[in-house]
Amino acid sequence: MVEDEARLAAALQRGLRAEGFAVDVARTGPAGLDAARHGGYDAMILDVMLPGLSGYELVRTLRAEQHWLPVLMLSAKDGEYDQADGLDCGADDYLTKPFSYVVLLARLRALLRRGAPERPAVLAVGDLRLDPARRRVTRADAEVTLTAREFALLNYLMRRPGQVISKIELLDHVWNASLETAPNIVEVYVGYLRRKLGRDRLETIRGAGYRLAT
Amino acid sequence: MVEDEARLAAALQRGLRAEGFAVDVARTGPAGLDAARHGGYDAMILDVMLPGLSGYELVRTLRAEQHWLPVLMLSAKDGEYDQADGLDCGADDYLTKPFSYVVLLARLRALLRRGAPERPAVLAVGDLRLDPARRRVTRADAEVTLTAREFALLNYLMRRPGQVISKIELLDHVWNASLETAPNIVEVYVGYLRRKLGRDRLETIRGAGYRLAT
DNA sequence: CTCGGCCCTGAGAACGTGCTGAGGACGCCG
DNA sequence: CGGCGTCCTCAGCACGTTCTCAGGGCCGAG
Repeated sequence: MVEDEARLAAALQRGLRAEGFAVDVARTGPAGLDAARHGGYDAMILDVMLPGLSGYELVRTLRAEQHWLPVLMLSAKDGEYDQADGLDCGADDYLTKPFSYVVLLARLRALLRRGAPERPAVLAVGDLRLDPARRRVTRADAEVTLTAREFALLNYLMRRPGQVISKIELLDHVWNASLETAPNIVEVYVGYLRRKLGRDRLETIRGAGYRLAT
Repeated sequence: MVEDEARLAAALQRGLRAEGFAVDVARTGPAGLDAARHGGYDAMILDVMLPGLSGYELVRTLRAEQHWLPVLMLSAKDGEYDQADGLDCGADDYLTKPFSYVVLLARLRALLRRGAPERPAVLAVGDLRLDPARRRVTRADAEVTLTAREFALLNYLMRRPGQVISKIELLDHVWNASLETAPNIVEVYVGYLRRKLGRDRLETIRGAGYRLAT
């Protein structure tokens, strides 16, 4: 765990140890980066606001060096950075402070389960390629420019090609939105993606969600 | 589900129904308690802040009456009550708002599993396969596209292969309908399924209901 | 065989979901 | 300050889905 607030770090460490995890804490960005490189960990919990090196830069560096450690990012919700930015630089999941400990635990477990050893540097589905580290998307070798939100949405979909993903799940992971948020925003962004990637890449499963055609 | 915020309740109900759950909503504490006592439910999602009777009191009452329905509690995080309180009164699990929908789903499934024998991820009967997570149905390895309602109906039937299931039961669980609803709608949808899956997969037991041929 | 009740089905109305263009709010940069 | 790009809201429309209804077939009882 990379976290500079001592009290939060200590509380989390205690809680996670009680669940049977082995937890080390680093207090600065550079120390965290080093630990991630050489520590042999299964996952990393990473604050965004860090002395020396921000969480964003840390993940980006890690990914550029071909380290695919699962990363769960924590950020204060004061909007200096956008939520989508976190996923853009290669974090696997994202929580905004203040968060529920139970939720953190559940998401951490999900990350470990997913545990993708040797994730390809570039996600590829059909002639679509997405490079999380470089934040680039190409379609049949032609570059497609996406906004942050569009990129985050496509990123999420490309990690589960062929699966049906509900609007609620997308709202939850791509927008970090509460359940009450109108699902229309998802429809709008699926529309944007379709315009940029081709009409039939994203399938609508009426009453259920969307699916990325394989 | 016992929840007085209408928008949240509606969103959750929609989401859970899409997953194949039959969901009823009560808006007040007393109404919820009554439903828990007599509704024959498999689990309850319970808000803490409720008009008439708090979630804490509701669970305590229920447990005192020897009802052991699994309860998943939701609470706002403004700290008036402590998280531990919820578990103390007899709730089985606990989430603080705002929570992730996916986590709620996972925890709800975990609660239901705890009570019942482990369910396979993919249901299979004859050459019919149904994957609830991917929301996909195949018949002899050919994909069959179903509407939301058709899927819910088949899902329910496939969990009880070989059993005779009455139209009333189907109305209740698949349609969430009141007793006065005309049973004809079930006949119509059984007709749709027969057209898509093959004429003899669904047996009519005259005067009793339907049965999925094994 | 006849009758009554149960079930099936096609037509079409009612409803809801998803798609889209217009445009407002906001932040960034010149 | 004004232009630009992104994010998001809203309302209208299109079309698939859901449901209602009525007519007819089938089955079992007498």
